[in-house]
Amino acid sequence: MPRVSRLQTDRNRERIKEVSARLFREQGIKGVSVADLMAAAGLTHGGFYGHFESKDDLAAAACRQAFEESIERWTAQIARKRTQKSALNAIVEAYLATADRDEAGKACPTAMLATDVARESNEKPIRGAYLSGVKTQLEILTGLQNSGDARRDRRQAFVVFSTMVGALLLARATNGDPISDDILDAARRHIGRKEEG
Amino acid sequence: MPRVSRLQTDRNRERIKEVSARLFREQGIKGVSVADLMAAAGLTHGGFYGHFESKDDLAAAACRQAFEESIERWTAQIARKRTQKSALNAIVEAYLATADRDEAGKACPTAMLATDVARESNEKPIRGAYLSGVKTQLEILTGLQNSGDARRDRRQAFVVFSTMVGALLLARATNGDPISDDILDAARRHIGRKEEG
DNA sequence: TGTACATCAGTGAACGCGCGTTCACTGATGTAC
DNA sequence: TGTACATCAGTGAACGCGCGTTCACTGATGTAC
Repeated sequence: MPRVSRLQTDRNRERIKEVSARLFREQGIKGVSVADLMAAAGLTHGGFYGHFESKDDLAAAACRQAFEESIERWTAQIARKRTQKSALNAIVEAYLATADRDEAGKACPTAMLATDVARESNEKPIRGAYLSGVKTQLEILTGLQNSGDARRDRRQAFVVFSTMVGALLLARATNGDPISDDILDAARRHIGRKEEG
Repeated sequence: MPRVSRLQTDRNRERIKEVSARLFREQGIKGVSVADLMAAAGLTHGGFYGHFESKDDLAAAACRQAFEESIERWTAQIARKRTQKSALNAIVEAYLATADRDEAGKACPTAMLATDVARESNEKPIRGAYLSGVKTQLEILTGLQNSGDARRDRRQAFVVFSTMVGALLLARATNGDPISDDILDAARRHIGRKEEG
């Protein structure tokens, strides 16, 4: 069965990145083995090193993949709305929907990978990929503020994003208890209200 | 050398819990082995199962230990202040100090263990320990709000805590880049300002 | 208070297992004519 | 367009290693007299 067409090879590599972007967010980098990932992509583990140098290398690629998907969704939501306010609201609503709490594999990589990345040493390639993704998201959120003062916009965006990330992670960690929904509700209400007033 | 006095046995168990509470927060539950933990407590790994049923059992005990330490610090800070506002400010300042970002082992377990707990199955004992700790912290923060409306106080506390947790985790994950400090600063300013206005 | 002995906290070797990574092999793909 | 062969993507067994957990053993502690 081996030796597959170049097109299929490329598809396989993309598939490995996609399943990794999902499974790393769900179970953590240490929570999924190379064999698990390859099996999820429909392959055997031996071929892994034909696509990536190491698991760390894949972790960085999967992180970039996750941010690409996530940021694409943000920009699509912004394109669909007429005002900054309504765009920010749409992003926040989707971010703090119970669906994202319950489907970690599709949720925001900034939140889902924050602790994994923080625990990796500074030399690991995932750190750069993560930092770059977070900065892009913060720039987008800053662009949706309109205080008239650029530095103030940036600070407001940082606070809004901190609240979003914190609420999503708290809701995930307390999932199964009613307080989990209460946390999401409180954050959604707070950010929404602020943007209207 | 074996067979140690009962007092020493109790001290050893406490020491295992303390180093675990620190190392689990720093490196994650999967990031530290039983042998690592026992060595950090000055013991060999074989004796572990005389103290705990399993690593999961220890994880729950270490989680309780971390919350005890953390909550004790909060109540001490509250006792030192005269007003709710100044008490909340003191807690937030300490929470978002760069020291806590750089010393994960001493920082808030709600933030440091959130992702680890979220990834554990619902049957694992750490989930109950974590939930109980978060709820206590949220009750304390609710008690420091004073809108006059109990439900509103609760929602405000949830939002403040989400912002604190999110900012600390984002700052940890971006540590090494100037944006890390900016995130902490923005959150500190925001919560401080709100409490004064 | 002192002696004789049962208890049991800690040791370190060992267990089966899964990890990240390597490698000889295979046979369909891609290429040269 | 058809044939001959070199390439190389994927396979699956194997590597050394560290994991969580078990267990026979040891000798100081705790207890009974």
